[in-house]
Amino acid sequence: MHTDDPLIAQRLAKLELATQRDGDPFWRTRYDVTHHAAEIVDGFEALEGTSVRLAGRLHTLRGKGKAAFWDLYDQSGRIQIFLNVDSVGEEAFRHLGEVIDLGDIVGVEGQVIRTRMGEVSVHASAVTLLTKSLRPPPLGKEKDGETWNRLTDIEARYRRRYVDLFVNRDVRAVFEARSRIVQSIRRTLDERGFLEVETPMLQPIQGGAAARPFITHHNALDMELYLRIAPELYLKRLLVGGFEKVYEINRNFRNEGIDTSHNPEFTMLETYEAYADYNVVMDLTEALVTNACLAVHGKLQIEFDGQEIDLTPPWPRKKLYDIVAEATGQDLGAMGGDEAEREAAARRVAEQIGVYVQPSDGFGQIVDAIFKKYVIAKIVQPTFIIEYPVELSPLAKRRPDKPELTERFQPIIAGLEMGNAFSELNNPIDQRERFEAQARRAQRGDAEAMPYDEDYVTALEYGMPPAGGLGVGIDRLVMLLCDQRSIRDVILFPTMRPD
RNA sequence: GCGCCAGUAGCUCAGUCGGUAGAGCAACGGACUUUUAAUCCGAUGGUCGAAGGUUCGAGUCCUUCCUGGCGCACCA
Repeated sequence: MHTDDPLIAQRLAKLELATQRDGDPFWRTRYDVTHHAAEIVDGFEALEGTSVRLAGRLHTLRGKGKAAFWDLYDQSGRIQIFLNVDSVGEEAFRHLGEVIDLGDIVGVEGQVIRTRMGEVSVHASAVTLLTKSLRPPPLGKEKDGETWNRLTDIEARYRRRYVDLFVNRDVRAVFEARSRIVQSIRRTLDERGFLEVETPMLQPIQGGAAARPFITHHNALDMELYLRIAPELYLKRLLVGGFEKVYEINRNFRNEGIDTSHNPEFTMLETYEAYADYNVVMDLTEALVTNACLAVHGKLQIEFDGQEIDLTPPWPRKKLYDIVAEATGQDLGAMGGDEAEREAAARRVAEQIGVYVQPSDGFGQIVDAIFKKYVIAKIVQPTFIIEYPVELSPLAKRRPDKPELTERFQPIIAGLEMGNAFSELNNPIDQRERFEAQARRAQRGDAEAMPYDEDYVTALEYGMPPAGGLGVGIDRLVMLLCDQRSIRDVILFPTMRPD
């Protein structure tokens, strides 16, 4: 405790004063609450004159000699507490004045009234100090939605999210919405007969996505384990096991850079449905996103970063090569020639429009790079991008009519990649070849090539039903639905360097 | 990893040409029994992100480093 800090020392002195009169507030264990602030404000007509008990943090103290007005916030919101010497007694009133600070947590018992100025209030007859706040809260001031001197320093807000949450109510609102979104997703899937499961976060072979993993070590087994980059291969093993509809909502970990749309740990929804193809999954995606939006907004028209977005289904479906051709004026999909010629042509287009590509990138990766860096930001309204080249999609099923393409799609909204989905490759012979192609890419220097998972191929050899799978980045969905430009604003404790 | 920007009182911010740091709010003392950014009077509060350097003198100029934001690269 920094007793050398005068502001903390003052508060410790007040704690001592409070303890002398009423006992140490930190020994109190219980305060029975009858109402929350919003219930009293909203239900004033019925509650006027009745006695209530509520508890919360003090955000404003307005003293006026022998009367005082406090703003008390609980989880539901704000209510004014009115107290004067007549309601609590002269001695108690003076004592409270000496002991109570901004940020203290108190229990209040009193009558529901409306003040002369017309504000619904609780006229306190008893105030109990439940927790002494020993640090000055950076609450600032507020009037008509305008705020002054409130904590805004972005670093301090992330590092001390607990302060951010009680100081900035709109931050709370984002996380309340996040909870409703996840709830809605579970409801949508449960109603359709999906089973929620949990699969390993610690994996001996990382798989299911192209990304660099975090590596950790298990002492007793004396072996390296990877924090999962995706649950995909385990969930599909469950289809082999006979579950027909499964999903998991959980954390993935990817050892990559941090920016406004990437956090090293992030939350992913993955669903797998036997006997469904990617068309069925597109319908499911629309249902998941629109239900979540309705749960938060009650309508399907939202604003993101100043753009009007309408989520009303059905969302248009556009082929990857077509939309890249539209944006660049060069139809790479229609290009003939062998692999090397196609790759060289794609490389030229990338160079023309200023998209950087790795020397190790093949044709598919270059097209993907052009799409991600040049095209995707231009897609504002919800759109399914479909038909990805097979070399980009080592776990996706080929189109029967065009085997160099897969039955894969990505939902794009407001320039954000909201997910990834495909008809699942269930042919163990083809899967083995795809893993081998990935291994060749790893040799070529691609740190994100997918490692060979022999047991997964074994599982497919027993037989996995045809199935459609979906992955949705929950954090990005929350960003979209809550109009937040940074993933850090939808993650309670984003990854930061230590102070 | 590269570039740009930022870090000054508990909070929000000023700080000119290099001359020994200022405001508002909070906190502190006082007045005030229906206020609401309450008001009024008074007196406080600083390792200027860190370390070096230039200079008679550095919040200010230079170097390195730390932390964060944004953009690029990588990625979902």
